[in-house]
Formats: sequence, C-alpha cells, structure tokens
Amino acid sequence: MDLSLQQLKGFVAVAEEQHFGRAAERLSMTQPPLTRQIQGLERSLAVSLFDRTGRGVRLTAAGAVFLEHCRRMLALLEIAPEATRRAADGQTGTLRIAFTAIGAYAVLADFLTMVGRRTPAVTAELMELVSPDQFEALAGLKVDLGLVRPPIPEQFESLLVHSEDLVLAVPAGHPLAVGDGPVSLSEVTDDYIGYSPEGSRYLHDICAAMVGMNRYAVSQLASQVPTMLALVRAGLGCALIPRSIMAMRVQGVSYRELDSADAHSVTLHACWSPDNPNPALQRLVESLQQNPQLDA
Amino acid sequence: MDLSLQQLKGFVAVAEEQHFGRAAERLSMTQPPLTRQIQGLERSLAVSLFDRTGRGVRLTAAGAVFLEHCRRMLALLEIAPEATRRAADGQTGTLRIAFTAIGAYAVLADFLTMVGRRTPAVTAELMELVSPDQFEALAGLKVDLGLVRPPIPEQFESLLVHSEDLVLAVPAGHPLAVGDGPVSLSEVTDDYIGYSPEGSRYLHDICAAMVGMNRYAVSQLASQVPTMLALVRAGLGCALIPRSIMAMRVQGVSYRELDSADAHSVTLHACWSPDNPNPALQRLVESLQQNPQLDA
DNA sequence: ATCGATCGATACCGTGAGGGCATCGCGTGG
DNA sequence: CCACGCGATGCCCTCACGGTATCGATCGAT
Repeated sequence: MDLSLQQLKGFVAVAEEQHFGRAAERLSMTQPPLTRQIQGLERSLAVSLFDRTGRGVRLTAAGAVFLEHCRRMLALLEIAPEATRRAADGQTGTLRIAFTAIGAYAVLADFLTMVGRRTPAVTAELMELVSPDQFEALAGLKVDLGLVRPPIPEQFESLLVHSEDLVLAVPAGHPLAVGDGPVSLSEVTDDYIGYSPEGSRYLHDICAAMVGMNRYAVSQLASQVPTMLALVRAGLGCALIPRSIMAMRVQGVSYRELDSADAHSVTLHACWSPDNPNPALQRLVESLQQNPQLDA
Repeated sequence: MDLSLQQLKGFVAVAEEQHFGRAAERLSMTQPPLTRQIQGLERSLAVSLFDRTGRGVRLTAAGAVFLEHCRRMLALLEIAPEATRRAADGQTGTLRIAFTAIGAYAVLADFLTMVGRRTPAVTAELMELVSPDQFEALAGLKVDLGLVRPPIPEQFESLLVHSEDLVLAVPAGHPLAVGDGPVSLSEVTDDYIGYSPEGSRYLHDICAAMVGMNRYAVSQLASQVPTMLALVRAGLGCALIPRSIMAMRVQGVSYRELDSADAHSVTLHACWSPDNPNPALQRLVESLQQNPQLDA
C-alpha cells in the first residue's frame, strides 16, 4: 500500500512551513518520523518533492503540483464526514416521489412545495405510477413516498394530503350539460362510465356505492381520469370525477356539481414504508408527525 | 488520526461488491479486518454506512453520499503521482519568461511558438524586464528564461535566438529622410541619440564603436528603443536601431539601411541559470541542446 | 579559517495498530 | 429442522511507525 493520508498531511505541513521541525510541531510529533514520511513519499512517487538546501527546504516544481493535489484531497476529506452526517440525518439526500395522474393535477405542486419547506436541501425525484404500482415500488424501496388513493395496505404509513368531492362530467350535447346549479344523481338517466375495479379500486367502489352497483357497471371502464374524460367527450355517458380535474378544461365536456345529499369526498394520501431507511424520508415523516399541517 | 486511505478503499470495495468476503478478496486480505475497518469508519463518522441484512449488505443513503466523496478522493489519489511525475520531468509546469521591449517586437512570438512545440503542456508566464533586471531575476530564480542582449554573465547559459543588423532612424524633416538606397554613417552630420551605457550596455558599446566614441556621446541617452524613436521624432538627432523595430511604424520617423561596410549585427539570446531546478526549463534546455534549430 | 548554531538524516528501540486464524451468532433456504 | 452463508468477535502475532539520541552538513559570526 503506497501513500497514506498521514504522508499527505505531513507533506502539506512541511510544504507550508518550509521547515521539518516546525511542521512536526504543528503535527504534534517529532521531526525524525516526519522526515521518514516525506522520504517514503518521495520514494513511492519516485520524485523529489523538496530541495534540501541545508538551510531549510524548498518545494520543487513537482512538489508544488503534488501540493495542489494534496490540498484538494484533504479538502474533500475535510468535508466528507460532515456531508455524510447531513445525509445520514436526512438534511440532504434524495426523495423519490411517485404520484398518480390525478394527484398531479390537484396536489403535486403544493405537496412538493411543502416537502421543499420541510427538507430544503433534499432533491425530489418524480415518477408517475398508478396506485397499485406505487405500493409495489414503496415495498421494494424503489420509491420513498407515494401519492395514492385508498385503500392503503396496512404495512404502510400514510397521511391525508387532500380531500375533495366528486362532480359530474357530462358530454356537451347531454340534457344536463346546460344549467348551473347542483344536480341530483337521480337526474342522470343514461349510463355512467365507471372506474376500473383493478386500476382504480377506490374510485370504483365509491362511485359504485353512490349510484348503485346495478347501474354503475353497465358502461365502459377506465382506470385513468384523462381516459374517462375522453369517453365522456365521445358521448358514451356521464362520469364522476374529482373536483380538481375541473381545472383541466376539456373541449366537449361540461361539469355539474352534485346535490349535497349525493356529494361524496375522495381522498389522496401520502404513503410510505416505515421500513424505508432513507433518512431524508425519515426526517420528512418526523416533521409531518410534529406538525401535520400541509401548509406549514 | 481518523480516516485512513485503507478505510476508504475498503469501504469502496465493500460498497461496490455489496459483500465483505468478495471485497476482502479483491483487496487481498481476509474478511475480519475488513469488517473492523468499516466498523471503525462508521464509528469515527458516527454514521451507519451499510444496512446489515443478514444476506449481504446494502449502502445507506449516507453511505451513498460518502461513497461519492471517496471515489472523488481516490480518483485524485490515482492521478496525483502521475501528474507529479510529469511535472518532475518537465512535461508539465510553468516557465517564467522575461523579455526586453525590443525582443518582444522581433522574436517573442516565434520564441513562444518554439517553446510550445518543444514542451507542449508547459504554461508560459511572461514578464517584461530590461536586461540587467533579467539577470538578477534569473539568478534569484524569479524567472526561468530571459531574452537578453549580450554581454551575458558567465554564470548563465545561453543560446543565440536572433541576429539582425542596425538601421538608421532619422527625423521626418532630415536631409537623409528622403531617398531609398543604403546610406553611409559618414553622411550623418548631426548628433546621434545614443543608448544608455547602463540600461543598454550592449547596444551602447556597439553603436559607440560604429560611429566613434567622440561623436556618439554628444546627444541624449536612452535605454529603451521606444524612447529613442520618440527622441528621433522630436528631431533631436538620428539613432541606430535594430532592423526588426522598423515593423513598428512611428509617425515622423524614416528608416535608412546602412552601407554593408557600416552594417553591424546585434544579437538576442535566450539565457538561463544552470542551477535552476525547474524541470520544465531543464527539459526545454535538453531539447535545445539536442536540436538548436529554433524552427524545429 | 574556526567555532557554534541550526536543520535534516540516521540508528536504535519500543509499542500498538492492524492483519490472519479460528470461531460464533444469526438469518435464510432447502 | 438442519445446513449453509455471511458478518461479527476473540485471540495472537508481526511490523510499521513514533520517540530518543546522535550524526553530518551548511551557514553565519567572530
């Protein structure tokens, strides 16, 4: 093994002091072993680093070059432990965050802002995944945090991030497309476009309960909201969609609010594995437990 | 003393192999001391770098950060010896080159080109100094190479870089200002502007010999050629200047060539101290001794 | 020229950090 | 439940490295 850090530190000290005795004192050691350190260094580099002029020593040109390298290395060595500790307690690091297409419209921006406030030096890595894939990624530690809809498997911890009610999306030519006030689900006489029980189990179940299983299952099924809007637009039926999607203005689709009697809220949760060792996640979770206000 | 290079290398090996046994093998050692190295590392950092999962190990987030730092350090460590050796044999480094104002016009560009060809990765640092200051700087190792005029003190080595003859500079209104062919020094009836015997000993002596000491000493003395041209322009007399200065077109000054009988060449030499330990200089000198052709 | 001071190099000795061998504890897979 | 694999631990030994004493050379002062 050639080149030890002690040799490098010794070399830097001698180079700066231009004097073995003073350098040894600075290093809290005596001069002879320091001399040997430098000799060993020069031997393993096969290069003279100092001109011994009887009266003190002077760096050679090669020594000056080596000194620069040593300074860079020692500077890195200096900051490495602190940087590592910051990463260990989650002050720095990377959070891999997954989200659903729906979540992206409603809350992703605010959520990222909140994360940025709580863990300022942490980098967020984003990935769009449907909820089932998110749970798999969370379990496999491919992702640190997911924005998902219920039901959330018991193995995960979660926090309610957003709650909103459902509104009715109707095709442009539909009788309910004109008008302004709330409508009742009983006014909808034609088919619903339903959520896929596999891809969007949560919305499927809620909507099925709202309109009655018998009427709900008759039309197309879709798992992603943009697909549903396309189907509504094509006149295939009405759909129940989260209110925040209204911000997504789609040509040929009108929205109507529901009677308070029929209104039903759907939720979006931040979700993580308690086994996840990512300190940045742990720090964020800790912060959330102390103050669950999302705008704090 | 915390953190040894062995620990860092051991850590990188384990991080890359995700396995203490294989890492130890790669490092040509056995597993137990490697385990202790990592333990010591984690203890001095006060950070867990690996998750021990019974089945192999996995880097923590902090470990990943530390790994990056280690890689950077070890990469520096890898290249440092080679860079130092290159500096030691003069392949890289800095050459501090001094030149006179005169030299700058005539040969500096070609000279730097030649240096660049012979020592491609060497940086040149330039400085304008009059010849006596150059010798002092060369002796004090403040400068590696000087472009000077004779006489050159015996302690230095030198190489003829440029030789040119002198031409006559006359004021615009002077009788000799018109005409094209060579003139004889005997046609000059008025005063000469002479070189200072201190600042430009060489040119002073040559010019004095050319025109005769008695006639030479009568007018102004200047040490720098631009000053002389200003004096000529002011009509204070004629001057003998190196031919290369003709390239410097000065309003109100005309140049006449001298009869071959009167022509006299002046030389410029590259000059260095044989004691100078700068390897870049040594390499250049070596190259010059093998092939003194300046355009090679 | 000589002597003394200063500074780096060398000789020798002792200790402890670090590596090897043997073994343990534990978690996993057959 | 057993056997295997892997990291952790205990013990021993060696040698690398630091300390003390001293040498040798160079430079400055007398």
